[in-house]
Amino acid sequence: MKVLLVEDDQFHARYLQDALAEALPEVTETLHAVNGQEGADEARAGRIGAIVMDLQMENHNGIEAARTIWAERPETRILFWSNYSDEAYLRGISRIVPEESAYGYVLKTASRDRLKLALRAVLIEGQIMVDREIHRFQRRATAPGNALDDSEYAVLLDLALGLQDKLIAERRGMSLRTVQNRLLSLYDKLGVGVEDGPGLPLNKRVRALNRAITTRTLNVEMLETAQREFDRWATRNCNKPG
Amino acid sequence: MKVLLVEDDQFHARYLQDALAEALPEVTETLHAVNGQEGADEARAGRIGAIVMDLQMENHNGIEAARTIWAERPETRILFWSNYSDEAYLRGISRIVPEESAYGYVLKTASRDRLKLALRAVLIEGQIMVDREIHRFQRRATAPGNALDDSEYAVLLDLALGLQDKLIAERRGMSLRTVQNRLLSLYDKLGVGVEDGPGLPLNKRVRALNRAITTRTLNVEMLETAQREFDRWATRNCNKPG
DNA sequence: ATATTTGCTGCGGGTTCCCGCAATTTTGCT
DNA sequence: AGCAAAATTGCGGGAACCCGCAGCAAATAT
Repeated sequence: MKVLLVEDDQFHARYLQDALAEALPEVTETLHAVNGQEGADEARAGRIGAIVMDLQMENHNGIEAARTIWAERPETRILFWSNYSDEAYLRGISRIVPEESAYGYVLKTASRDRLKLALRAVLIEGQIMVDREIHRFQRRATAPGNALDDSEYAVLLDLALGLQDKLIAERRGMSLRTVQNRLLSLYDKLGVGVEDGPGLPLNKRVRALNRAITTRTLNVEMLETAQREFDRWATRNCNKPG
Repeated sequence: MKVLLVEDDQFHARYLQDALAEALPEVTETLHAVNGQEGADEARAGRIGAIVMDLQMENHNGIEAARTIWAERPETRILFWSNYSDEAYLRGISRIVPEESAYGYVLKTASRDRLKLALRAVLIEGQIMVDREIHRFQRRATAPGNALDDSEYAVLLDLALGLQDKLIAERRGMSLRTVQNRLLSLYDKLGVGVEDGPGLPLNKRVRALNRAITTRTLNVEMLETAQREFDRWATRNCNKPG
């Protein structure tokens, strides 16, 4: 049996390798990759069925890599192993897990025994195993009242880039007033306008981005990704103002 | 000779401990701390003169800890050892390094040999040693035309929290128009309004926060710190709207 | 001492933003 | 099909924002 480790930190990779060797003697070959891009390539080339993946990586983060891999081979078992309980990443995960796959989520602060348990449960037994700490996040993120639906999320990204209402409306094919309604519910769900008592008026737009960042709904990489996507859209539609 | 290691990641702490033992046989005792708060306490209690410190930590990050330590004993030698070339942290460092101290900055991706070299150079020889990668950031951050002076930086923090012009003026003791002038130069230095060609108007306020985040001028912890400081200021001045 | 630069301030206009109101369309359910 | 709830859209006004213009004071240069 072959296992692929995708992890850019050398110390963590070493530790992972050791734990894997201890916990899963049936593993005959262990491959390494240092970013999501490499990871996806290795998985494709080596026909890997079991992967342990870090989330926070330079080139192509764990979510993007997992999406690529699962698109090609949905039955691939992936154990995510990450330092941070980053809600931003979690939002991504729960959307792309295929029905037929097994996956798991373990924090790097977990004990060696728990890691070994998760390795066996997910990669060998094909179970689902999520750290309880993470599960709390996931539930809060998907709880009614807090969950951002897709269109709200799209508007949040545009807002975060600094687009103004008219541009968002144009890009997303909505009317101006609808965009503003989305913003309204965004403000509500992000808790903007709650903390500012009388005499403390806040700029809701900036506040929304601030809240999205501090609650880990967005992070730097997602901003950069969104920027690239917007730039593509903008160049494609730049013949319009002519 | 005693050395204090401040590092919240167990693997990195282990590696650091090993490298330290190899490189500096004259070290007789090694202490550990897992966050900045503990680190500062240990340094005070143990009269430590040499410290290796991670920057990104939960409780009290490396910058805050270093500020505390240097305030009490400015001659303390500190080698910063961090995963990220975070401009946000660097801005903090260059401001608080005392004249009489030695310090250094090494990336965690550096080779073991380079780490050992830095350990000796900074902690034993009392030299200044900065990773070249980091130095580029530092220079760009302090280059004329990019450097944010203190008052601009203060206004940036307030903007990032979502305060509107009038509140910023009140808090910082400036006139409304002056605040707006600061914002103008902020927009300029952050490159807001450059990328948006005709037909692509952007919300400058949000865009400024976006740029500050993506260029690593600000990060999540600094936002949280600024929020706490603002909250204190707000409660202290909450008798004003009466 | 005079001239120039730099920073702070008020004023005013054009624009965007926030949001309540009401009309219309879509959605969901029986 | 029929009805109610929810979502979408237009309108309008008050507030905040961006910024050019101009006056003033302090610092610096000539």
